[in-house]
Amino acid sequence: MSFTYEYPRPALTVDCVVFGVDEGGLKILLIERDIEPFAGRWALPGGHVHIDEEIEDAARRELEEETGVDKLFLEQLYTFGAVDRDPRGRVVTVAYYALVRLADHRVRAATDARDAAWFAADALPPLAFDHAKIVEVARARLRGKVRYEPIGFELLPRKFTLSQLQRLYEIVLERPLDKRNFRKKILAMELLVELDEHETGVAHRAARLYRFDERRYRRLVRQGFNFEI
Amino acid sequence: MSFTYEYPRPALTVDCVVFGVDEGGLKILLIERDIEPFAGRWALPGGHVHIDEEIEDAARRELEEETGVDKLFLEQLYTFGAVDRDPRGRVVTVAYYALVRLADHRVRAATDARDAAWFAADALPPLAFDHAKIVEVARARLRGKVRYEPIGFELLPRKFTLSQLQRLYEIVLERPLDKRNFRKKILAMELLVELDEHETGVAHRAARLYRFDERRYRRLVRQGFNFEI
DNA sequence: AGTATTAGTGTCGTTTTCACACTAAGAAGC
DNA sequence: GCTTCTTAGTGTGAAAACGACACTAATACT
Repeated sequence: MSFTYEYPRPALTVDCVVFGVDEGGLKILLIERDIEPFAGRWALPGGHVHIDEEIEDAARRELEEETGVDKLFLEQLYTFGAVDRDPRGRVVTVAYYALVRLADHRVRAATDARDAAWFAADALPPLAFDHAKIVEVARARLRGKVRYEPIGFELLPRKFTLSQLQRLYEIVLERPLDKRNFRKKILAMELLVELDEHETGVAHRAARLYRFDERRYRRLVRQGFNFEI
Repeated sequence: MSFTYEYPRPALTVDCVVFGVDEGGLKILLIERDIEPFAGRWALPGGHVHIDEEIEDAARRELEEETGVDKLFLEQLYTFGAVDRDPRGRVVTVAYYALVRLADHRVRAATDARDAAWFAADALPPLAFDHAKIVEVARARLRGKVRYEPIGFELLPRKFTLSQLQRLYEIVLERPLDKRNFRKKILAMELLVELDEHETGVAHRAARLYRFDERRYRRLVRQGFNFEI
């Protein structure tokens, strides 16, 4: 079957920059390409948008297919369409970025035999196409966004300690934060619920666990509250 | 001539939300459609991306063709691709927003007989396709952006008074600002050059003119300076 | 019992923000 | 040329936010 148009049309794809955080810092999920061009290179998960499919749905589908990652924070990043970005012809890609709880998605082999792996964000291998550029834009967006919106929680386990949260912010913002000031500020926002639980299995005083209260967050958003860190 | 592909492809277009400001407030440039669908309705200027053309170049070309507006601040906004957004079939549009000095682009008839006109941003006529949605996203982005980056100058004449600048911010941010605090803050950024000129033709004390110093701005950007209003 | 490691907590000086009201200058009308 | 009208232009003080800073508490391990 084939499809014919009066004027030439670019192919439309999606690509996803999937962020995770662990003790080692910020991680990005990549898959190894098994076909030309760039066979054997690492690339962002992504693929073609079906003709009857919402663009964001295509991004979720590709993530699910290639990496088993589902139900995550996903937001449109930017559309990249440089004429020469794909040697096969004009391909325009709508890039998304996603945040996942790394613990829930540890090492996942891809379903279709392609290798998927997490890489440290500042030690990525050479990437296919213009994906290095896309990653740069995504990192800048994450930095900017985390500063003003509490999206960092998407990267942590559902129950977390304040120290984990602070480390997360330090990793994303790439600067150290003062412990006391950080705790004061984050607790003052009243977005966290103090749980009656503490972490376990640590060789030191166990820290209290908190969870993010999404309902309270949404209420505060409606009131125009400011979540700047 | 025709073009054939193995899989169906969406058409790719650009649409532009062009902002201007005058005494009456925030304005948006619209064109009247002369063909179906939505013939006779107002719509955002835009059109198809040529196969060998950068997406942003397409946006500039369409603006130039349809409205005679050129050399302006133009930034990608978001990509809209809802399956049913165009009754003719799948059309994905990369939306841009632009800022122009209204005085330089007063009432321009379009070159191809389509009517172009400025409308008050909060009294727009019914728009074609999902353009009302695109406008909403663009207004939110403008509000957010102007808060943290000095892009407002793109909307003013090259020489302007502090009162004009303040009115601009009040219009975009949709809230009143204190005169003294505003002046203190904006002058402290050292982005403005005080000129040895004053406005003329006003029935009251003439205000001093200023201009935006773009070189100084770029230098401060490199130093990570914060331009929050 | 001692050691090692991270959790958890308060104060104070500095800076930033915000509210607020009068005089200065020029044009227009008389 | 005096008055009136209108907008330009300017400083202070109180309150809030920010940022630097150091010790005790709890637990696991030896």
